[in-house]
Amino acid sequence: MTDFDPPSFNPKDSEYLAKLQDYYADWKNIPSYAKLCEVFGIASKSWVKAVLTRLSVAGFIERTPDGAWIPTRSFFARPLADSSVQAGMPASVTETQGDYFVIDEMLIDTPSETTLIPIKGDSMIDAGIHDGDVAVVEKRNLANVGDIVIAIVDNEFTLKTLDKESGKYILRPANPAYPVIRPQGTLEIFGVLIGLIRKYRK
Amino acid sequence: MTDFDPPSFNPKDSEYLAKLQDYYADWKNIPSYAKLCEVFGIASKSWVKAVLTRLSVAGFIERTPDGAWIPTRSFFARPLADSSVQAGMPASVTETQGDYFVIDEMLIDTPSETTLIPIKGDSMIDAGIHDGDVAVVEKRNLANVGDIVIAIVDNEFTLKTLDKESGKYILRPANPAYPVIRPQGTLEIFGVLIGLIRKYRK
DNA sequence: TTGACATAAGAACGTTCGTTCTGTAATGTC
DNA sequence: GACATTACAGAACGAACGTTCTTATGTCAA
Repeated sequence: MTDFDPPSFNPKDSEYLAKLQDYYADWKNIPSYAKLCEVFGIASKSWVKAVLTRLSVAGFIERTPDGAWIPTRSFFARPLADSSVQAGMPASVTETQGDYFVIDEMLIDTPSETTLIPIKGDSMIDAGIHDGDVAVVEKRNLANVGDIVIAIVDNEFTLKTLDKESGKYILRPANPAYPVIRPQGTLEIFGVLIGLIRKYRK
Repeated sequence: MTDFDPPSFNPKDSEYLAKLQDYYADWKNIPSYAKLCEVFGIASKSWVKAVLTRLSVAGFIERTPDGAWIPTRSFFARPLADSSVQAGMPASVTETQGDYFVIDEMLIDTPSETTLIPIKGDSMIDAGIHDGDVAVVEKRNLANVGDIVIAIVDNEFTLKTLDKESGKYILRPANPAYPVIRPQGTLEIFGVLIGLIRKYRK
């Protein structure tokens, strides 16, 4: 037989995929077949290989020229629940609908121009930006009025809304307790806020 | 001799590190010693091992309990040498992660149990959660008072703070314009909010 | 109740891997 | 010019690895 059926991806395999994803989140590599027996709760290496082959056909992993298994982009995709799934939601069961997203790709367009900056203080709290949040900033020195920018004032980063007042640029906080910053001379813009990340403590 | 000098990180090693980083960027794994001979341009496996040992002492890589080499955080660190960096820059920015899945890794511990849910409405606006934000939710039905949870009320997802009132669980919005939800019967919890993502339109 | 199929278990085997040990050439040092 | 040090090369070896093949078990349909 020169041709054969490509093994298909079945529900059981998504269980194995889940275990592999969790393992990878911990250790950042795909271990040997022997170790994967443990991870999957399986006793035979040959079956592990069959599973991995199916996962690769499904596009979640692939092999290097040396034969090492590595994750693909879709390995890191997370389900984005469709907002219209409310009706008849079967509780904790799998949500079949909706798209998959890679969070980093969602937020970052140009990795080389993007940086993450932790936010200190509550000067932008009315914009929903809290102390401890992480700003996703695209580095460039051009911004529009209304953009939230990272500016450099007195050799310090500050996150404020860019505005214009009688022809001059000003930095407006989103908290009445803070003053508007009216820089004399030029205003140096480090970057523009393009995203926000918040992590709730466990 | 029971004790010995820990091998030190020398300039030559940063060359090896660079090559390893390049290889990793391509293949997302650290290959065998034999392959690393090629990568490093070295002919002996024993020397490769010596190099890797030094890199791990320097904190760029480490080993799993199984002995597999994996990169650490600082493996991905990227100097922010170019552009407009100035003295007095907060230390946090001098270390920007590379083009890997940084944010994903930050927010997600258990990929298989994590799902993304877009947020509608402003019922949690005082908690800095806005309409259009994306909630990172870990699916489980146990939560503590004070957690922000995704609950299922009337067949709809709702995001509220879990609280207790005279012995019964209630769902508290973070917006005075919305009522506290006092479910009759049991309260069904879909998951717990562990992170938040916001994307500002370009 | 038979057969087909999916889901594994398990043995066998040649290859590759990591480790250790020894050897060697170049370089610095006194 | 003797000698230690550094920076590798290379061989040896047992353990681990990936692959293939054969066998067993459970499920479902005919």
